[in-house]
Amino acid sequence: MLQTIQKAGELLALFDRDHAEWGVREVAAQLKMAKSSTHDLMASLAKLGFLNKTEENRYRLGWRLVTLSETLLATTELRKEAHPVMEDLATQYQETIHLAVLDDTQAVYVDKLEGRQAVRVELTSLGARLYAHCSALGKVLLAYSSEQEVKRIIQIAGLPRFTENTITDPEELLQNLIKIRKQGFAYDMEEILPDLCCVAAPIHNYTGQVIAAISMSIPAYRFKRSQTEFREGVMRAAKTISKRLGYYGSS
Amino acid sequence: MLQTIQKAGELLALFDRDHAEWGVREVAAQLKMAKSSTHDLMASLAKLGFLNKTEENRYRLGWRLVTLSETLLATTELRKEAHPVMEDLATQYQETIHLAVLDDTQAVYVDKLEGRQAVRVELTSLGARLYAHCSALGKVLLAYSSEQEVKRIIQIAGLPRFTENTITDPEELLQNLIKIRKQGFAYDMEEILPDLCCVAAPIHNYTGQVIAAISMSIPAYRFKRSQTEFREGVMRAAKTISKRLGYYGSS
DNA sequence: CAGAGTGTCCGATATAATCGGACAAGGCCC
DNA sequence: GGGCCTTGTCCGATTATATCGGACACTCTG
Repeated sequence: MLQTIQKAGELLALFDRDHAEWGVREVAAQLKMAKSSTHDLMASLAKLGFLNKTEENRYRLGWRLVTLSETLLATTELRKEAHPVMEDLATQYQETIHLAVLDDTQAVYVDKLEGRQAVRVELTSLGARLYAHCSALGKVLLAYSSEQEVKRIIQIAGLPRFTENTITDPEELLQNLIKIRKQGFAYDMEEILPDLCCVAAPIHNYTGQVIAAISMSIPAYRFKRSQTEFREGVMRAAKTISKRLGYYGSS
Repeated sequence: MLQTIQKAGELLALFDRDHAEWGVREVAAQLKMAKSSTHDLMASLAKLGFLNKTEENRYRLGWRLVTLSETLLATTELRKEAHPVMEDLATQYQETIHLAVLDDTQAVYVDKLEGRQAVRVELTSLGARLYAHCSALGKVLLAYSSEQEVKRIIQIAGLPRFTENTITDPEELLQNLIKIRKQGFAYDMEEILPDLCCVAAPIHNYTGQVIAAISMSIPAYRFKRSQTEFREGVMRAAKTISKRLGYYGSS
């Protein structure tokens, strides 16, 4: 691991919705580096477009990140194949649809379509990350990972509690994942937010591997009314996308 | 400039729509580095999420770029203030609206709304970059930059020709920019693509500085029919956004 | 089964990131 | 307005670190 790159990674990690702007000194303090080294690092990142220097000599994230992000999304065929299917699903149910992949220990939203109902679920945006153990998407992605990978993720990320329904016992989670794999879908019954339910299903590529998951998010009162129908819609969509990606597995 | 960061920048620049996947050796050849050093660099970037290692040990861009990009967009108040105004404009004219900032030598799309007419303009996506000298957005952004900055940009990026209307003479461009600044808007009369016209206007922030530009893209036949109306719409929108950002300048 | 291709790992060397300090510029209070 | 505090930037010596060539394991191909 190159230390300079590591430092750059830590530096970029400082930027979030609540801390959009940083000065050299603040970063130096946070990263426990000399102010001069920090300046070298930040100036370099700014020159390359990863950071943006304001008039007051403070720093924000740079537009090159947007360009790179768009390149990634444009070249991910998963997204290209999934999007029209997601649109069909959104049209049919008028609920919020998400597409996610597993990245390190968490699920990352890769695409999203918002429902148009009056009461709708709207929490997250593209690129947002979710704990895997308490989201339907995350649990599906875990269910198709190796047991040692799941254990590694639990080890690193833990199983923090968000609601009274969150699964916090490793053994219970592992049992749950086996069931999900057998069924081919996962529920999130208010495990991350009260009043929010989701159902997710796995997307396979041409090698048969599960590379992503698709989900529908629905307010609890609406979800419990027609759970089976939502589930079948999501599973049908997941299978359609898998086929488009060259998967010819079961059914 | 830290060399390691510089190398990381060059490496990430290799990834585009036509080259979404790279192996260690290919990158080493391209960057004229030893394969082992290249491996160290790529492995580090991958560990931090900036690259994604495929099963076949090749590398793609990593999802963390999407997360960072979203953070940037979410924390840019320009975008927050501009979006609703862009929506109004899109509703009224049903044409494609762009929001862009100047990044280094080029204009970068920061937000976009697509028109819903049958024949519409659809070339670019969020984060895409445009030469400044041949787009309405770019010319507006240049017009409010210092002359030395404009000269620097011409020096580095050049004035490549795309259509017979493209301005390729530095002196002519500089004269054009003075006029644009005086008028408060810029046209792109098929200077980058035949049959595509645009009109753009500057967005000021609370310090009076021009920090962005907004544009409307219209097929040439439609544009020439009601040029003045399109122009006034865009200029009105630009002024509304500027006011929202705290600008109390002229009119 | 041999060969050429790949990515990965290792240890010595020389380069490059680091640090402390000095400087300049801006804001603020008395 | 002058002094004081803060900020970011620059510089040169030192030490830590990225670099390189080579060896290895692996996969695919002929």
